[in-house]
Formats: sequence, C-alpha cells, structure tokens
Amino acid sequence: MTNPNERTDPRVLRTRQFLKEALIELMEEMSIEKITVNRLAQRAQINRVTFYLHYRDIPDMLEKMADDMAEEVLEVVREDTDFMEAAQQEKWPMLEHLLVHIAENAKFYKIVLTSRKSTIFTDRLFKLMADIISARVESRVTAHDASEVTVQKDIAVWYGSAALIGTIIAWLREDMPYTPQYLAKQITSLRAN
Amino acid sequence: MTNPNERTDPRVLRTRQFLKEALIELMEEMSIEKITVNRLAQRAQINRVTFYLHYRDIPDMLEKMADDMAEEVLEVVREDTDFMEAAQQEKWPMLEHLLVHIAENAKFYKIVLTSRKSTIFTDRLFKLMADIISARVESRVTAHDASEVTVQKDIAVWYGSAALIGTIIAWLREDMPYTPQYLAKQITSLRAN
DNA sequence: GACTAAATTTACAATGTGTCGTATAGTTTA
DNA sequence: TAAACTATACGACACATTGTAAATTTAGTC
Repeated sequence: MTNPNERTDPRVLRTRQFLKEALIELMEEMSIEKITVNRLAQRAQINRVTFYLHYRDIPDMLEKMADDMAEEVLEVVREDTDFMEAAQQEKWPMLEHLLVHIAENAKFYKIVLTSRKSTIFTDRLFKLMADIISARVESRVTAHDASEVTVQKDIAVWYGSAALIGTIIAWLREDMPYTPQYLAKQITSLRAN
Repeated sequence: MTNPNERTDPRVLRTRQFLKEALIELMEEMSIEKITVNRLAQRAQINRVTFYLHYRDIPDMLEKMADDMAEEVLEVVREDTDFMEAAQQEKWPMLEHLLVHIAENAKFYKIVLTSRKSTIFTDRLFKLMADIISARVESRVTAHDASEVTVQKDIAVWYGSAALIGTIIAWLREDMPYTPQYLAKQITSLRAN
C-alpha cells in the first residue's frame, strides 16, 4: 500500500482491489453506516476474516483509500506546482488538470466526495448559505469600492480551499453540468483576491 | 419538534433534551460510528427502548437535530435578510451576527461541524488544496488584471457558500483565533466578486 | 517440487439491534 | 380529586455484527 517494494503478492493486491471495488459499490447503494464488514466481504467475494488481515475496520480502510486518493491527486498536480514556482503565470493550469482528472474518474470521486454521513450539519448550513448568497447576488447592483483591508493569510487559505473543494463537490453532485475547462475559468475569475 | 403546538408533555421534552445532550457529549468523546443506541441511552439515563419511541435510529436523530440547528440559524439571519432587501448595504451585518451566534454556541457548533466521519476524503482534498493555495498566495506578487469573464450565477453561489462554511469550520477547528467581528470583515473583503 | 504466505473454514464470546408485552409513574382532562 | 391517557421502565426475545483464534486448504515464490 504505502511501500510498493513489499506486498507484491498478487493475492494481496487482488483481495484489496476486490475490497475497494466492493466498498465503492456499497457506498453508491447505501449510506456508510449501513455498510458492515459482513456485507463488504460478501460483495467482494472474499471471506469475512480475510478483511481483518488487511484492515482494522471500515474506517481504517476508508483512511487508507483516502491516502491513495491524495497521492494520486498530488501526482496530477505536482508538475503544475513545479511550473508555478518557476513562472509566475496567472492562468493556473493546475486547476484545469485537477478538474480533468476528477472528471475522468467522476464515478469514484462523486461517490467518495458526496457520500452522506454526518455531513448533515455541514450540508444544512451549506444550503442555507447558498440560499442567502444567492439572494444577495441577485440584489447586487451597486459597485464594490476597494476597501483597503489587509487580509490574514490563513483566512485567505481557509476561504480559498473551502471554496475550491466545495465548488468541485457541488459540481459533482450536479453531475458536472460544465466542462472542466469552463469551470476552471470561472473559478479562476472568482479567485480575484 | 417540528410542531411546537403538540408535544408539550414535559416528559417528552425532558427525554429528548437528555438524548441531545448525551449525543453531543458522546460526539465529543468518540467518532460517530462508535456511538451506539446502547451507549447513548446509558449516558442519557433513559431506557434504551425509549430511544426508539422518539427516533428511528441515530442517523435519524442527527437529522432532526440538524433541522433544529437550521431553524435557529435562520432566525438569527432572518432579520438581516429582510434588511438586506430594503437597503442595498454593503457591510452585510448578517455575517457578523451569524459568526457571533456561532461563537456564543461554540461548543455545540465545533462538535457538530468538525466531527470526523466520512468527511475523510473531503478533508484530505481540503488539506491538499490548502497547501497548494498557500504556496500560491506566497508567490503571488504580480497584479491580477481584470479579465472580463461572465461568471455563472450557480457557480458563484457554490463558490461563495463553500468558502463561507469552510472558513467557519476551519475557524472553529482552530478554536476561534479571531473575533467574529474581525473574521466577518476579512471574509467580506475576500468576497470581492 | 518444496517452502512460504495468504485465504478459507469453523467456532466462539461479546455486543448491538429492533421489537415484543406488561408494569409503573407522570400528565392531562372531566 | 378521580379517571383516562401517555410516556417511560423493565425483562425478554431473535437476530445480526464484531473481533479473534484456532486448524486447514489454496496459491504463489524460489
């Protein structure tokens, strides 16, 4: 998993692959709290006990899968990151590459990123804010004068990351009504800070 | 719960209050998947069977609690929303009121909004983006020319809501290192769209 | 083909779930 | 105040899930 030098036994890889596919399938069919090791092993066509040879429990397995995902995304993004440091470009191709990557693996990302668990509270607040901001955008006619306020860096990072991730999640929830290219352009123009 | 006219029996209110407090306590102590009806009833000092007289299961109870939360937030925000429609103010006092309200109930909001369940994947991506955006902010020296792009309304709403909620969550995670007033000002200056 | 590691099989105790009656205590209404 | 109503407690039940521990079979490696 983390060390590709070891663990090359095809049986191990096969079993873990089966488990991952089964988990994704089940996450598509039911909310995570309903997924048991029983069901998972059944779906993966492996013995229940075998599961425990690989993962402590289901949360542990999710964590490992998240690690894998993070690694993959990093690879997609890394090249651009290097570029970024060299040239101070303003088009930020990384974003587009990221969105393309997500679109290519849309089935996976939609399931893992929009799976309802206890995102209930966050979701509720999110919807509330969406309504309010929507209304605000409607009634926005006046111009915004440049109020010179120094923005705390960490706040800007919070704001920017949440906006980016949240936009991607909403985009996936709606089954990607825009192309990655178009969305990237839109997001870039919103990041006007 | 939803209809305050009925369900005035003090026993009902007491029991539900106990259950809610117990659930919050347990959420503080362990991740949600470890919380069982058993433990919950034990902590709430009620019989396990009584739980089922009020909620179908724990996810159901969480949903009801989220409803209550949403209602409360709406009350805090509603006055400002009405104001907003009347006057086209640009200071958006709603945001500050919301943050104050959250700060006043910080214990509750921190627990329910930052509770780790299967937000694992989202969290991972969030962190990744935070790193990247952070690096980008660092190397941002050049000025951003006003590229005239029409922004899709729904995308702007996604972006704005996610940014707002995400910022609040990050703020709670860090135990509110800024005052609601300061954070409101910062967020407002970031919402430059 | 022999050695090694993974997977299966069976079994077990512990815990959790959801749903029964029935008894008891608290609340509301006449 | 008494009667009618309702929520809660209690014990019990069948059933599912969990995590672990053998012993055995299967598959991969050298």
